[in-house]
Amino acid sequence: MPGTVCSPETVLSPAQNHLIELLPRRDRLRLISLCEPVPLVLSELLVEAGTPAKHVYFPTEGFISLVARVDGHPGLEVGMVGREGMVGAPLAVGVTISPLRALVQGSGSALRMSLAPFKRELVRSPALKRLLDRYFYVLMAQLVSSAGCLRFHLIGPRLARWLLMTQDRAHDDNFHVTHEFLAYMLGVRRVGVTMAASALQRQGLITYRRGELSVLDRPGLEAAACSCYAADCKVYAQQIGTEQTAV
Amino acid sequence: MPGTVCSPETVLSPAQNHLIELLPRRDRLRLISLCEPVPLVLSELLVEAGTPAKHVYFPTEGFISLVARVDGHPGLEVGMVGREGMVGAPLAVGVTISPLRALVQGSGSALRMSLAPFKRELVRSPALKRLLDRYFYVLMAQLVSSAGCLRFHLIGPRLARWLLMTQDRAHDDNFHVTHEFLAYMLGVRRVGVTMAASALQRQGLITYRRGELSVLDRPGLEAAACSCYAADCKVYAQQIGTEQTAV
DNA sequence: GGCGCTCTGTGCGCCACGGCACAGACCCCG
DNA sequence: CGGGGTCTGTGCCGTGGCGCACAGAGCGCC
Repeated sequence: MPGTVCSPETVLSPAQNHLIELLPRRDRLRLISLCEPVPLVLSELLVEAGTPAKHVYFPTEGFISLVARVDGHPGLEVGMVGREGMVGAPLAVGVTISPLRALVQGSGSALRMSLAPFKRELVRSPALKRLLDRYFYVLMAQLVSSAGCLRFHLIGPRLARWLLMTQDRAHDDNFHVTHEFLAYMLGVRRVGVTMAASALQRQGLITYRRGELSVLDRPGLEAAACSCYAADCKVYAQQIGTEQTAV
Repeated sequence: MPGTVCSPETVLSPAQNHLIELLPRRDRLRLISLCEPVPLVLSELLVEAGTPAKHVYFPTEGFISLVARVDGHPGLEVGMVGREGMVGAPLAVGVTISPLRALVQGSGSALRMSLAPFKRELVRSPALKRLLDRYFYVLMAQLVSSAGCLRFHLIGPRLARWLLMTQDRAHDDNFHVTHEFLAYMLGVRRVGVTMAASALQRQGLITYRRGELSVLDRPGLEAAACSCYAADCKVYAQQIGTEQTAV
């Protein structure tokens, strides 16, 4: 069941970050004490591609897109981060710049930490280091599957995958997205999204109206999504997931 | 000049690995003493996707493709490693499995190292750790640019890019590749490659005949290649390159 | 020399998607 | 209540690439 595997809300108390939750109590409390809570506001740019970052973020609500820039094209989403992950994963391996921009797509909140204490904590807490190394691997796997997805999969299944990933991270069946915006994320024409979305709507899987989209039939959406969704979930469960969620 | 930026032969003695060369003398000698030289034979599978690896490889001659598997599709190259890099980069951050298969495409030789001593050496030599962290970032950037390339770029420019990357790593203007094989790497039809290749040949940039391909006009090829080639070179130069090669 | 294999070139129909343009629907706001 | 902005649906044409099938061309091998 990809749905349960990927939905962190089943195992989390509200407003927590999954990675932090998995730390041993002592390490967890110390880490939290070094963080400051910050709001994530829509369209905020947390990290610009190619420039050094000054913070890492552990989202507790909302979600962030990792967007690649190619030539003249406006952008292309290749990864997504919610409370199941972190922004600034390259920092976990000592690289302070990222090839991707991190853009807030669903407003919420995060625990933010400065670079210096974060690096100290990485040394001090082997559990943290191990966890983030595994998360880094998850992100890399996501990049790889995105590459294949972009090459081979049709708009419809890709859209379904995007909706599922977003739902997992938004913890809500309803969210605000326009076709225009989805086209930007998927790297396709707006018209292509309109076609795919109306097909999903005709099948009764979703419904939308002027930017307000609702997921009606999650299992149906999972069936409509490309294999990348299940693949990503599996990798996450293998590397990070707890007993309840692991396959 | 992307050509000079990317061509390790300009700064290397023969049969050396660029990463190892960049280490301080003491660390370098110790590392080499822990390696064993092995041949890289064509089509050899160094790492299978999703399974734990037992070695890292520092190629000294030849090159390796990093190939993603998607659904039923036979494969899709998303990265390339020659003497400028290493196979097993995820190990440098403590993750023993890779989402990609590593496949020898140009026979040659490598320095191979077992996992345990490699991990010890990572701790012992901060210079090694810093270098490999940076290389890991380079690989990640290559994945990202591959994703965009797969989505937006036409076969012709992508083929030109592939030839340039291969030439950089093969240190030879001639190499053995069939259209069938190129189609596999680029994730397209064989016929698509035939079209693109014959166009490059008509322009006098390359020539080929029954699997033997020669680069005739490297600057011309660079002009024909998509922007990803120059972008990858730039990242490598920024992160790893020496004074001679840095931009 | 003749057979078979591999490699390359060509033709044809099809389709998903790109570019562009525009019409209708909805909503806020004055 | 009417106007302007936003969002969605539709139409049309062009095209890059796919699937398939087949024809030649080079090469090795018996």
